[in-house]
Amino acid sequence: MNWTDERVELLKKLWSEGLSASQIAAQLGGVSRNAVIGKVHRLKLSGRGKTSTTQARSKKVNTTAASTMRGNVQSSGASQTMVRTSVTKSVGATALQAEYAVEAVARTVLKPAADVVVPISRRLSLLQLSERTCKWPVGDPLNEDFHFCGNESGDSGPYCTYHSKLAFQPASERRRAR
DNA sequence: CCCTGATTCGC
DNA sequence: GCGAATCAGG
Repeated sequence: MNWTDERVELLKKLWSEGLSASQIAAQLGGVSRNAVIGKVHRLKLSGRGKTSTTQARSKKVNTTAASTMRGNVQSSGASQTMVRTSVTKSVGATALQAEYAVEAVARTVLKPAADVVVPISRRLSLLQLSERTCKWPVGDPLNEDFHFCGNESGDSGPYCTYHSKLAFQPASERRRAR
């Protein structure tokens, strides 16, 4: 793969948004994180701008959680709604964590399944999966937003504890998994 | 062990 | 210019 204008543009964009080199490499495909880092340096983009107080952003969510939710309802029998913060993607190494911050809002429509813990997906791309990351697919493979759960899977299998349960459940009993 | 970016240096 | 190998660090 060579650095076409298009790929360079995407690189610049993602880098400025705070994604790590490995994640950008996964997005671009065909290149290693080292290649990305090398390119970033050659382009002299190393210093990602910001001096922002990145961290503080992910915590002001719960207040308006209900209104900003865009997450998804899920989990068998459970009646929880996951709210993914729509934190503005931006600068800083911690932006990603903020982006993935999740807020659980308790709701009771049906009987809550006390033992069901809704996982916080790390939303890894295919190339980011490793031996111990949950490989539960989320979304449409043909869609840009397609990703994998990515949570800790342990040595026991390909899925995290939560998705392991779903994986071995009759499809008819599954609800939306993410 | 997982991950991060930075640097070096042969190609 | 490119990126694998390596380094230093969390």
